[in-house]
Order: sequence, then C-alpha cells, then structure tokens
Amino acid sequence: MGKSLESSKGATWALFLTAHAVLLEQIEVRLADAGLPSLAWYDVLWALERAGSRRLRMRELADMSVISRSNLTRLVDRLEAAGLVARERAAEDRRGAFAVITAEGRALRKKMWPVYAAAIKELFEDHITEREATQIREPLERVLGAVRGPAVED
Amino acid sequence: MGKSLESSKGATWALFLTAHAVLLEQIEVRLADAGLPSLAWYDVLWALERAGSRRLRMRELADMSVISRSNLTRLVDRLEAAGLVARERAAEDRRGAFAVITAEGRALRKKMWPVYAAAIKELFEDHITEREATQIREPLERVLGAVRGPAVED
DNA sequence: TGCGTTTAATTGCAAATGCAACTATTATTT
DNA sequence: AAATAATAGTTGCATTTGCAATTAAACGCA
Repeated sequence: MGKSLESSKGATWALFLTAHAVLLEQIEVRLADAGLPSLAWYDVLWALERAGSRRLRMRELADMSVISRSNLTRLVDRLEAAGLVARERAAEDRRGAFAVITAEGRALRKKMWPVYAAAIKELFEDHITEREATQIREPLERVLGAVRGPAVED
Repeated sequence: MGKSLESSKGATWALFLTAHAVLLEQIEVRLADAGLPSLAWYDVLWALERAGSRRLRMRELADMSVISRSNLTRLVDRLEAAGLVARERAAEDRRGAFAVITAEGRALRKKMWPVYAAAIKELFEDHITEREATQIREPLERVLGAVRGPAVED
C-alpha cells in the first residue's frame, strides 16, 4: 500500500484504552439513569447465574470477574446486604465460602440485561460488522491466552 | 463459512472487557514493581508533554484522559504535591487553570516509558500482527467516532 | 448596566479500591 | 504426629473515585 506506516500497534493500544474508558463511562451512565447498579454488580451476578449450581467459590468468582480477592469480599458484602447474593460455608473445605445468587439477584440481573444489552448494541455492536468482530476477537483471544496460560515453564 | 455462529459480537465485547482488565492489571504490577507510579499519572504527564506549550486547561486534560473533572482536580493535586506538575492561573479567563508539566514531571514520564512500553509490547503487541492491529483499530475508531462526535443533531 | 445563565474548577462526603497483615484451615515434610 | 508451609477468605488503613453542591468568573441579553 505504498508508504509504510510507522507502526499501527501503538495507536491500536491507545485506542483500545480510550475506547474502553469512553464506552464503560457511557454504559455506567445508562445503568445509573435507569436506577440500576453498576456493571461490577452485573458481572458478579451473571458469573454466579451461569455457574452450575448458581454458586461459586470466592476464589473462582474473583478470577472470573478479574478483581482482587479482598475487593470481591467487599463487593459480595454489598451484594449480600442488598439480598442479591448469600454466602455459604463450604462443607468440604471449611476455610472456603461460596457466593450463591438469590432469586432477587437473578431478578435484578434479568432487569439489568436489557439496559446493558441495548448499550452494548448501540455503542459497540452497531458500529462493527460480524467479520470485524471476529477480527478483533481472534487476536484478543491470543493475547489473553498468552497472559493467562503461558504454558507452565518448567 | 458453513455453519453460522450465533453472533460473535457478544463474545467480542466480553473479551474486550476481560482483556482490558487483565492487561491493565499486569501493567500496573510491572510499574509498581519498578517503583513507579500508576498509569493514570503517566497518562496525564504524557498528555501535558505532548501539548503545545506543555500545558493544558484542566478541562482539556480531563477530556483527553477520560476522567471526570473532580477526579482530575485531585489527581493534579497529587501530581503537584509530587512536583511533577504545576498549576497556572489562566490570564484570559480567570476562572480557569492550566496544568503545566515540570522538568521533574518530564523526567519521570521518560523513566516510566520504557517499563510501560515493554509491558505493552510483551503483553499486547507481540501477540498480534501489524495487519490485525489495523483490523482492531479501524472498527474501534468508528465506535469511538460514533460516541464522541455523533454529529450535532439539530 | 444589571440580572439570570452557563462554564471552570474545586470541595465535602460517601463509596469503592489496593495492599499488607491477619485468622482459620488444609496440605506437606520429616 | 508435630512442625512448617500453603491456601481461603477477611479485615485495617490509606488512597482513590464518584456525585452533588459550591465558588468564582464570563456570557447573554433585556
């Protein structure tokens, strides 16, 4: 294509950061405007709802939501205070605890989804083709794979 | 390509969020390990350094860094306390203030860059081709353009 | 000119986050 | 089995964020 561009990778990274910040900000505004809790709550509720028996160990939940253990402890505190989640002591390992989503939790998650989905659609999906989605997804999967499971080194 | 995939857009969005969270976490760890401040500081310093006369109005800086005005006020408070930035009252509009990067600020930014750059490279750039970078960048630019300048509506 | 409006930036206060230390329990060594 | 290490989760405390209200200056216009 003629003149070579310096490197578009740096620009891609910058754009990745900016796009994330702007989109998340917009989504949070929409949720707040609808009188709904933040995305962080949604993520945890959704992770629990998908889980086999609607429960996950704190550790698993923290990993899936990509937040620290201590932050998850407090987030679950808040969710529990709101009646959306309950803690259950683990029988087989008495150190551990499960977070279990309640019926109210499921109801709220279900109520949040349309607002969240509409935001994703309008802000993100409507502007990219199916093909582009794949072209974004594939490299990101590779990136994530490299960070997460860099194949045990010895 | 034969069997149609449900929609890869949802998966792309999920991946976008996860990749962002994981990569940022890793980058922050590397900066902290090197005894350096967070990316938020870097962003502000870099925005100022790029600016014409090494200064920007608080408003512009907040927009560029995608953070709220009030948060920027405090972030600049901290940067100022660290001697990396100074505030300058605007002459032509006495409500306003400029944030100006200091020599120390420039020095620190310069010291942070190699660590940050190495992280971006290893975690992100090394796993995608130049072509893929473009294929990510283009749709994201469109997305961002749509959110930001949705063409004045009336 | 004077009055209401908009804009820039900051502040108060509550909520959320990050990090290091701590408790309880299980796993490993010897 | 006792001693040591490792793991799960929580807590204390300091930092950072978010939101609403506030102060100050500029603008718009009657």
